[in-house]
Amino acid sequence: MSPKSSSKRITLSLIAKEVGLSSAAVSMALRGHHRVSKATQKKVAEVATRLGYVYDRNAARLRTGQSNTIGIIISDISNPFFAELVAGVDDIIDPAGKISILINSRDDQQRQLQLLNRLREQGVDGIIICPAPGTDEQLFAQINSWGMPCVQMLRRVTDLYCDYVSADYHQGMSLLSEHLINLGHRRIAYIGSHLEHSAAKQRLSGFLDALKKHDLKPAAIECCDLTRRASRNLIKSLIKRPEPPTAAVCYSDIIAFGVISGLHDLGIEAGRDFAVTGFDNSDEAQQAWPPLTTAASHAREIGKETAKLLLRRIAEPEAVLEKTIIPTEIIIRSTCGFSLTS
Amino acid sequence: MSPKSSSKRITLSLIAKEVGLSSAAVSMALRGHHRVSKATQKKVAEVATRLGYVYDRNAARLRTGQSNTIGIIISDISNPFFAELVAGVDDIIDPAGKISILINSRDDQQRQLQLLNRLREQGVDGIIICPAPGTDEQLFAQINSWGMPCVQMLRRVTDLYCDYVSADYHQGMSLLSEHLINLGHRRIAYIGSHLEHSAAKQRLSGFLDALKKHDLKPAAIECCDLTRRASRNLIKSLIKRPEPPTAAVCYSDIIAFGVISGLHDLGIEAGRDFAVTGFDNSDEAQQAWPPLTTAASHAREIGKETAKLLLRRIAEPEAVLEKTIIPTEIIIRSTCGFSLTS
DNA sequence: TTGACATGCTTAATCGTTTAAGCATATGCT
DNA sequence: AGCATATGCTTAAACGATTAAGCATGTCAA
Repeated sequence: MSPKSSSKRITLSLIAKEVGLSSAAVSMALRGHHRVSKATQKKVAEVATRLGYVYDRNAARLRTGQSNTIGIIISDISNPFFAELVAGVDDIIDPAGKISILINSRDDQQRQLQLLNRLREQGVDGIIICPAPGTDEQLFAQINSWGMPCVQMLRRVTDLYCDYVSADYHQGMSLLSEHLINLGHRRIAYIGSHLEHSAAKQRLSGFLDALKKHDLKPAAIECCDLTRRASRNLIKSLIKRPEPPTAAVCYSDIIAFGVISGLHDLGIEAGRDFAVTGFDNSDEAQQAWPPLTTAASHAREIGKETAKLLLRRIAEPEAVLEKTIIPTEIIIRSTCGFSLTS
Repeated sequence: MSPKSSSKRITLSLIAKEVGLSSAAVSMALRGHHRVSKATQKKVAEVATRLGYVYDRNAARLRTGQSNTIGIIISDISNPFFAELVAGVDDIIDPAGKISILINSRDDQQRQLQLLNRLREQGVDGIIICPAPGTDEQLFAQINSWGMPCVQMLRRVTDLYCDYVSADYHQGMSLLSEHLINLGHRRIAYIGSHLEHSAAKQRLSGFLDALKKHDLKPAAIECCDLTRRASRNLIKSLIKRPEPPTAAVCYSDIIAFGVISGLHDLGIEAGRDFAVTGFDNSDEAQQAWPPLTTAASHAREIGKETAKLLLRRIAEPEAVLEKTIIPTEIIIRSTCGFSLTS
């Protein structure tokens, strides 16, 4: 099929032999070095494509130390939110000529460490990491000591050793809680995850701070797995309590959907009999019925900012540490669309 | 922080100098070559960790030709279905000591070709590709001529040049359509994507074949973008026609959810007044209200099988071409939960 | 004792690229 | 003419690992 089917790899020296130059000249010609004549450049380019030359990035990296590759460690690729983040990272690094190696830590610290080493062996130029729960500052001190550029995404473990990009979870949750309070709700429950990482803590504190501001106490603070099934069951038990809540602030859209399902099972309709808020503004939140009141956390934007920060750190390893917090905005739809006081 | 913070990379020769051996001996020692004494192996290992040695895979690859890296080209990382696929691939290649480079083709053929070359430059051991719409057989002939192991995933372009793994879309759609027919439906619409790739064609033909078997004609065959919004609008115009359909077979769960929303807007309830089926059995399908009748396409399983096939082809490049079709199974929930004839 | 073979290493080449240093030749300037 | 500088290349040495070939020893059998 191909013009040259000899299984040997075409190298610079082969081209050099063909054109009658040194391999160094060919290397410079292909990269458009100004000390190589235009005529030679053209000739070399022609021969290169004729022979089917393929640039060997690894050989180049060995010499230059630049791999044009970055590593991304996240907890779960199959989570659409993370997928969107990764897409955002890609938006930035792709035009920069880099590609990403994406790995799943499965939120397991030991695996996370293995993967980190694997990436180091691979020679990536930098790493974006969403740290597994329980990760401590020492890990970042270590990464630092390796001289490996690194950015924390979504979950903050250290302020000392590593840049950080995230959504403003505290603000988003505050705004949503205030919204409910303004609608007249006084018994508001929080349904979230265990406080495994900063992203979880920030959400809860956003909720609590908003309540405190209005001298309210939470009707409940409940934790469950981040699945529809779990929250669907959870809400049912909450409703059966004496003095049940009239509203629920949920950790994520997914949790909110579970809650809405659970309420539905009990004949309670979200937005009519009970108020529910989500978090993330997933595609589903916009189109589902009833449309979900939630906070947009702009995953793609977070991915982009993280990538930008990483590129900066790769370029200037000694730059001052930066923290980028992407504001959230609440989006009011139907799931708390009634006022208790009116 | 680290014991050695000198920015120089620790190499085999450095260790060799420290232990008083040749770098060749160190290399063999670290890999447990049988011609190196256990005592030496232990000593070398100790010194290596003491100095903070990091294996350089790229240098090794340059010599051996094996990068232990594979490339995955998909159309959209942010699509949860693809994310799940990738997770499946990971399940298999990770224990095999390989890692994946994941790239977004954005369903753009030109970009796809660029990325393919980028992966070749990167020196990946093999490629998994979900071909962009319009990709033709020539591309795979070319990949073949490069000697690059490759597997097509989900979308079949060639039977001649490349292994193939997919779900049995035809069967799934057939079963769903038959289900509707058995419930007494006679005016069934198909709502799908444009016939850009085999996965789309197979679904439609599954639908058509089931109808033909019962001497029925489709009430409509409509194409729209694969978004909730698009199908939500589409169904409204369909319903307004004279002799509107009583059921809709949808390309995916996402499309089905849009249809259900659109029906809801018109006061029509899926599962009571109209039948709807989805495809994929996404997490949402299980928990949404009403629970969606759909076909499970087992994304994770497809990912796993694809990875296995790729590993096989890397090991035996000349092995006979293989085609793995993962059966689908239909899952009957509530969205067509009534019989017209009863 | 001798040959055969195993053991435990070393030497040196190699993978494909980049780059510092050097070397002619040409060109411009005074 | 004489000097400086630009142009267009070459040479040779890296980068860090692997591996074929070779070379001392040691051991065992006959």
